[in-house]
This record gives sequence, structure tokens and C-alpha cells, in this order.
Amino acid sequence: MTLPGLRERKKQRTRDTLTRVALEFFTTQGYERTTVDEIVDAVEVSQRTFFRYFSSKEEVAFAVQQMVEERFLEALRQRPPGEGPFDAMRNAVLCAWDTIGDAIVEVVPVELYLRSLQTIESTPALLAVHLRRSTEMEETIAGIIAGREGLDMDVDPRPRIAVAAFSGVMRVTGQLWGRGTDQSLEAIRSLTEEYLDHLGPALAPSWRARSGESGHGAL
Amino acid sequence: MTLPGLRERKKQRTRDTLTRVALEFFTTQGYERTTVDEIVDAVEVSQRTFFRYFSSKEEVAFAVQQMVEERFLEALRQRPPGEGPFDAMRNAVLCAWDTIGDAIVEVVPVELYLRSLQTIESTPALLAVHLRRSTEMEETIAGIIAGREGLDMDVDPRPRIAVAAFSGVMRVTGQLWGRGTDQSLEAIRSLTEEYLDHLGPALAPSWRARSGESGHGAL
DNA sequence: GAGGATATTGACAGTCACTGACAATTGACA
DNA sequence: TGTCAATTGTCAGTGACTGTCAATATCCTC
Repeated sequence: MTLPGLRERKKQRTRDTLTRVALEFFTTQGYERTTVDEIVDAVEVSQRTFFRYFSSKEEVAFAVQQMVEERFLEALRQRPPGEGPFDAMRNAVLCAWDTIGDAIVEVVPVELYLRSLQTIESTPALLAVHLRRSTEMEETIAGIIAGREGLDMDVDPRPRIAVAAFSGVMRVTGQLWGRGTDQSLEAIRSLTEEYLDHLGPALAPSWRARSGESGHGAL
Repeated sequence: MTLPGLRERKKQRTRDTLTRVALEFFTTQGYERTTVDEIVDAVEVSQRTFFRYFSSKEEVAFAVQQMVEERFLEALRQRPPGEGPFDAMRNAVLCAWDTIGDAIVEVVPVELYLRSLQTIESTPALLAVHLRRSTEMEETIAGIIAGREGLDMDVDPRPRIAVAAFSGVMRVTGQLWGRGTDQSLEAIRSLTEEYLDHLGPALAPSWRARSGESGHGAL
């Protein structure tokens, strides 16, 4: 493996700096109250350059998140084929949370990344983009699950359904973590674990009965 | 009940016209390729007026959707308390689909509304807003569910979890409906019914075994 | 290590969504 | 009918984003 040339390294450095400075502005003074001009002035590049690296002001807010997601996908693909779909997803997130730290420190401090997650949750425009990105992830995940189970996604809806339910829980987790007081990496990990365990029981026909009969009420 | 004065009626008419014309442009030439100026020129109001009715270009795309959502919430609140949370949500959507037609024809043709749903699904910017709006709905729904079950949402995560899973399935339903060939109201209703019935089984530990044992694999 | 091919950047002008301020118009109501 | 208040239009301005083209910097070859 040859290390990349000066040109490539310079580009990477510009990109990383833009990301870090942007996240710093976003998390301290807020996303809306930060203009692209502020960012590029601080990094000393032209606005045009910013938009060559990021297609929008929103995109830079997800530069780190993107790396984390790729890590999760990798973990999911490595899961042993014996695991059921739900357990595979569950264990892959937990694995990912255990190892993200190493991956992102190259670009930004972990603490800045965690703060950026809260900015995303609390900024309507960013939250919207976050959710759309999540659904794109879901398609990818469903594809992996379908592959593991030897199913055709276009015929059998179960991969998409299971992933949708799983992701829904993950989203609620992120939401509640952002609102809570313990904003550490460990907190987000243990919340993930706890809430995923709630999913099965929450879908039982009745939360009152120990074991309810199935079947639905009449309209 | 006194009918509203001329001023109120005129406002409603302007609002409805803006909505209808906007949806017509969005669905025919696309959301991005439609400028606000085009809409206001066709309706013959100033751009400033448009932004007094709708806080953004995006918002007008969801004017009808909003009515549909209110109808669902109403249906959910009317569900008999005996029904479990999941069945109550399930039956409320199905009820809502059966009666939306009447509610929206006042503003736009049903067919235009259905086309607008597809535009939303296929336009990244609109999809993002759609998803954010959905999560706001989820909070409301979770509140209703918590009320029915006599639970405190801030203590017991189950209402949010169940609603998240439910909504995830609903989203996949809308997605697949948009991609499919039968773009009728009946199609969306029957897809909803079918996919909701898939949710329980999809979460079983294994999709291969008839009835799997619980418990999770090791990391 | 000079020089040309190529990639990257900066400067500038323009579009579009959106906002604040104030003046003009219009329905409401005495 | 005249006054009040709500609604609308005009205008000027900001900020995100794009196309274009010239300037600069890296790369690669001789």
C-alpha cells in the first residue's frame, strides 16, 4: 500500500478541517446561526471550495456519522450466519458502539461527535436529513439481511419490515439519549441494549396479560 | 354554528388554491423544478402572501397530508379501551383510510393527493420533511397509547417503542405502494393490512424455525 | 528539473428561498 | 359612511447554492 500523494493528503486535510470547524460552530452557536461564510472564513478557503467538498451545508454535519454507519454495516456483514436477523442487527450495533472511538478520532474528538449528535436531534432541518439518511441505511441493511436468509427482498417483505421495526427502536434510543443527562458513549450503548430487549414484549397483543392470545379486534 | 365571514372564506379559498396549484406543479414538473414564483403567478398573489400562508415551500406539499393525519388521530382516540395498543393503532389506520376521501375532496381531487404522496416519496427534500413530521406524529401517538394504558411515557419506554415499530412498518408500506403499479386507495389500504400482520412473525428469533426459543447470541 | 497535462481553487455573477419593514388595500362593524 | 383592524403588495436584503472561467498547484514525463 503506497501512501497517497501530496494532493490527496491536502484534500483530506481540507475536508477534515472543514468538518471539524463546522461541527464546532454548529454545536456551540447552533446550526441555523452558523453561515457557510463563517466556516470558510475560519478555514480560509473560498465558499465555492466548501460546496465542492460538501453538496450542502447539511451534508457536512453528517460527515462523521457516515463513517460510523459504514462501521456498523461492516460489523453486520461479519455476523455468523447462524444468528437470526434480529440478533445479528442487535449484536452488530453493540459491536459498532464498542469500536467507533478509534475510527473517528482521526477527524474530530469523540466528544465533539457526541455533541453533534445532539445538535442533529434538536435541529429540525438536520433531524429531517438524518431520518432520510436512516431510511437509505435501512434499504442497505435489509439487503444484507435478505442475503443472510437467502430471501428475495422484492418478493418477501420481511427483511424490510424487521429492519424498519429495528431502526425505529434505534431512533427512539438516540432521541432519549439526547434528552437524558448521561451523554457518554457508554450511556448510548447500554440504552441501545435495553430498548432492543423491549421490542419483542412491546408487540404482544396485550401489555397487561402475561401471554395474550393473538388475533385482532373487529373494526 | 354561524358560517364564517367573507374575510375568512377568502383566506380559505386563497390557501386551498395555493395548495392545489402547488401540488399540480409539483406532481407534473417536479418539486425542485417548481419555483415559488411560478405558483404565486398562477394564483395571482404576491410571493410574500405565499409565505404568510406557508412557512416554507416544503410546507405547502404537506397541507393535505396534515388533514389525513388529524383524521387518524381522531380515529385512534375513538378506539375502545379494551383493544391492545397494537390493535388499536392497526384498526385506526384502516378506519382512517376508509374515510379520508370525503375529507380532502373539498381541497384537492383524491387522485392529486395520491400523486402528491409519490412525489414526496421520490423527492429527497420532501421525503426528509415527511419523515420528520412522522416522528412528531409518533410522539403524539405514543401519548395517546400511554394514556389508554395508564402509563407514564417518561418512565415506561414501551409506548414509544411500540409506536416506533408500528410507524416503521407504515413507512415501508407507503414506500412500496409508491413503487408498485396499483396506485389506488384500495391498494394502499390492503398493503397496510398485510404488512402489519407480518410484523409479529418478523421479530421471531429465527424465521426458519416455527417457534424459536428466546435469548440472544453472544457478541 | 523544466514543462506540459491535469486537478484544484478562487473570483464573480446569478438564481432561488425566505424575511423584515412599511405602505396600500380591503372586509368588519359601529 | 367612516374608522379600525386584518390582509396584502412592494421593496430591499440575506443566505444557500450553481455555472463559468481564469489562476494556481500538483503530478508526470522527458
